[in-house]
Amino acid sequence: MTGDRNHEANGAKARRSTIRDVAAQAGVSVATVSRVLAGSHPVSEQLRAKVLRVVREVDYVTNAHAKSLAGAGQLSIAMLIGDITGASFAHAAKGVEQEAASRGSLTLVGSTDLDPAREAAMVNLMREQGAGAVILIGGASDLAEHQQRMARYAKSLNAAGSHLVLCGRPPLPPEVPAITVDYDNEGGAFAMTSHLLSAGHRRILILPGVEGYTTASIRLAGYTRALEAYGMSVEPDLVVHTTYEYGEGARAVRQALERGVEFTAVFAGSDVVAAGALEALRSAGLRVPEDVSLAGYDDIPLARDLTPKLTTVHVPYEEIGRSAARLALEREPGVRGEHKHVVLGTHVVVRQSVAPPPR
Amino acid sequence: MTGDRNHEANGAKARRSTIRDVAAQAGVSVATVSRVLAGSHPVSEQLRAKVLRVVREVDYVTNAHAKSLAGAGQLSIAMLIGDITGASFAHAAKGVEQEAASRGSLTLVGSTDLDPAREAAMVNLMREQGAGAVILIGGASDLAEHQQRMARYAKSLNAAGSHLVLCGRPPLPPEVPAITVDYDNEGGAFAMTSHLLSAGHRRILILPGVEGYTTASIRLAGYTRALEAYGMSVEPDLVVHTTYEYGEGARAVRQALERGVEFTAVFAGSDVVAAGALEALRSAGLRVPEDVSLAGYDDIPLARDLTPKLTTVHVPYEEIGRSAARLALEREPGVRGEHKHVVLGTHVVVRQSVAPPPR
DNA sequence: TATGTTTTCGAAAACGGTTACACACAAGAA
DNA sequence: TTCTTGTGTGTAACCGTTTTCGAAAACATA
Repeated sequence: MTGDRNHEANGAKARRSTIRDVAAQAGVSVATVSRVLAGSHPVSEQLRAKVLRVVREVDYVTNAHAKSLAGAGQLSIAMLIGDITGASFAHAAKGVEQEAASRGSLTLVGSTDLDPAREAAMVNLMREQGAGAVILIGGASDLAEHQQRMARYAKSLNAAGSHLVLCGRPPLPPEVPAITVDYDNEGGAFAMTSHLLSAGHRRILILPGVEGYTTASIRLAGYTRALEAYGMSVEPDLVVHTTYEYGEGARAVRQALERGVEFTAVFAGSDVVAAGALEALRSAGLRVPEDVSLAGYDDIPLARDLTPKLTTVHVPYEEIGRSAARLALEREPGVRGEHKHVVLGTHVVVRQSVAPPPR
Repeated sequence: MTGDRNHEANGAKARRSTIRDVAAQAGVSVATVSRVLAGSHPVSEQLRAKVLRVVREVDYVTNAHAKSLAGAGQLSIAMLIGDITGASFAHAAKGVEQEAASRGSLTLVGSTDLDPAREAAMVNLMREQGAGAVILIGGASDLAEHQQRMARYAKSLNAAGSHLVLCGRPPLPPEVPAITVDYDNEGGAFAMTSHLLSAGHRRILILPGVEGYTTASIRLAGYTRALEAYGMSVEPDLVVHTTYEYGEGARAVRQALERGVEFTAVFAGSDVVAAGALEALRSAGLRVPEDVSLAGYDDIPLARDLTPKLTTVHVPYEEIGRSAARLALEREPGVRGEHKHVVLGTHVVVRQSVAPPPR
């Protein structure tokens, strides 16, 4: 007895009290309790007060499962993220969570770790939960395969009275019933490339992303368009594909340097890739921006923390998340969703990492 | 008709198919379907195959709400985060999500925005969802008030057959039935202060956190202990309280500089506070680490990206999250939880931001 | 007082699963 | 043959809500 530091009631089975318990203790029917709680039908002030008192006494909370089974459930939203640890994804996630919370509903999350199999399994789990919509954030892949997979999800989700919304993923053919909200990726790449060109740079090393992925090719398109506006064309040596990881940025510029390709600016595919590139530039004895200029993409907090502060293109991730959630929640459940595509603007935010080229 | 780009079946009400539909179409009873799906009882191979075929044909998924109502629900876990956007929280969140996913269950999330009212509302929402456990991550506050609030949550959660687990929050009195998993905060502060002292620093500006909060006072305790081991005592001018935001780090050192307090090293309360401090130091014309050394806390990816790379104390956030989830999931639901406290180790990782003091 | 209206409330049927129980039918033991 | 035993299968009760429907009560009207 002396060594027992545990709680007095420790080990006792705890049963959650139900609406029937409340009804019994208040001397009314379950229907009445339900009505005062939902405010769906008028109840005399007398009973109302008694019910509320009992509810507070036994610390009753309604069982959400039973409620949605009975058809009055909050339509909830589920989101699937490649990696919460990525700042841009986290901001988008925050946006959807905020919007959902402001409407009183919780959010289900899962992460795929960029694995299509896990993604499919998670979508299934979410379907079981009866999510009103599932939002996929980030984590693209090969275009054709991606479109097939998404079409499958959309069809299956629609059949269950729910819908699919995609954030920052490749666009879908108009016949697949899904909502996509994306940012102006081509425009961002175009704007930044133009910024670099107007600063005087002519040889810009671009790290557009993963080869064969849509994000990369779209950025390349923007880069190309900007170059052509200056009467130039893209030089193959100046584009090297990378993933979005730190180490890849470093590897890419190291490799370019070793090959002897000349450039006065590097346009990284993300801010963290830019951080990696910065590291590689530094250890090669190059100063930024005096010797070579550096630009990023995303505008996550890191951009401000780098030395020099990173010039980058701003992507409104949080707003993307909010839009996605809003769109998802506004769709009437049980109605098949039509195709919809909304794109949010980007712009370059200039800080200290780009300067005119040397000489 | 020409302008209609919508899906053919658009607008049709979609009804999710039930176990009864499957049973009818396969010519068996609902019990049989349930049994093949759950594998709970033997079913002849013939029926089994037929059922599975129909399941695939109609793309049936079981209704999770109905399942948990019937008592066979996956016990799920819910987590409440102050701000997903913070890297350390995000890593912890990733840990819990991973652990949960590896056991086949989704995670519910909500964010409190550090608002106690929203926190309480969210805990209630989670209780309604029947979460097997609620994990609170980050977001401390005044100690006494915090303890009261947590005791209330723990009691209410226990009464409903669930439990409370806290990550990186102030410790609780042993009589409150909750699990807390934390890192060795005092030890981390002690180790880093010792590291700084052994490098030769004697006047170390410390930014321990928010005044009156436990995290701050514990770190101060570690700092003090290290100082005393060198026969020194803490000088009030050298401790300035801040929140964990970037701007606060900058403000704090700027203020110290203006007041003319002398120091050769600053020990920031988090890596992002360190980033802010770095900025302020730089704009005051001080070089890091030549003129003043800088140390952080957390060891998030940012630490590696700063210039110079930040020496900091490593906190195993992801592991904390995993432990929390494991502990939560292993507790038998419906049994009142006892009090438990697990603490994970920290260590200093030395990089480039500390050097011997000048002269 | 008798009658029509309006309120307020309770009984019971869903919702979509799981599972205890009963039962049919086969094979092996007596 | 008859009695067990075991294996598969179906019937129906139950989980905790919401909601329809109808009854009772209260009030207004004639």
